[in-house]
Amino acid sequence: MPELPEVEITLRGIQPHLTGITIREIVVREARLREPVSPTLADCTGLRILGLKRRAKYSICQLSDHSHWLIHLGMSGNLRIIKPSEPFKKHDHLAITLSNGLQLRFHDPRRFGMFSHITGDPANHKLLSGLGPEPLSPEFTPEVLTQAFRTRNSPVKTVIMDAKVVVGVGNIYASEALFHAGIRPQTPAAKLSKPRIAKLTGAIRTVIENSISQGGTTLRDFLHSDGSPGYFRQSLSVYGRAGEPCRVCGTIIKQAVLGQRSTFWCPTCQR
DNA sequence: ACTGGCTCCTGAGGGC
DNA sequence: TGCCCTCAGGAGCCAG
Repeated sequence: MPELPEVEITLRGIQPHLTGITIREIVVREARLREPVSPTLADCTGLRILGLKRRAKYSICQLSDHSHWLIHLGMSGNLRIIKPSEPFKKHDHLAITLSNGLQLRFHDPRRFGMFSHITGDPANHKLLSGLGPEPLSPEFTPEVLTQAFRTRNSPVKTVIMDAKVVVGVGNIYASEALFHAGIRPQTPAAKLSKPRIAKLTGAIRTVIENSISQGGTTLRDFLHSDGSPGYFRQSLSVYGRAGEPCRVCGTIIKQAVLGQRSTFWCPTCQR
């Protein structure tokens, strides 16, 4: 499921039900995630949830004893708010019952996700400390991207998917942003001119903003915390459209593998 | 410092 | 109906 827009939508959906609420019970049904669910997670019973924020595709949940949950949805994870009486579905790995009578469920068939209990400042955590700028922040500028591209001869698509360069650009939105910038995914990053990098900076921001405003992209299993789908899929210009005509010029959309990931582009609109 | 390849895991879909 | 193969929205880690 999740790219940055999907994580953001999920967070906005669950936030009102969690903030200021006390944790009554934590059930771990399957601890084998990307890294094992922290044994100390159970100790969080009785703590209050102070707030939630996002960094890259990580959700960070701040607890009343100044520890945090570091949550990642991986490739197939979701978080939903439900009534505790709802039967467990296959791959419902965590159930966190709250003082407001609701329950947070973590569901993740492929188990590439993560649900860790950490102490200390999350910003200094190993997985967060080396990350690049948020694509929607003022820190994400053409200058930053130009600097990052200078030494990179890899295809620009794989470079914008590198979280050290900019966070939150996953496989769908990498192809989409390059289409909107008119740049072929195979182009070595270091070869791009300043104006083209500036265009790409704007395209990345716009694609992610638009996806958030349309509720994210539902491909297979992304649903909102209330179970409804996202509508960005119908706005996709190239992703998943190999063999279909470009919506702008009618040229057949091409597909190739770049850095082990499927990549889509229009040979006419993108040079 | 950069690059490409590998890895974790389950499920869906296509071909036969 | 079943079996086998390929592919999937992430991303850390490793060797070269």
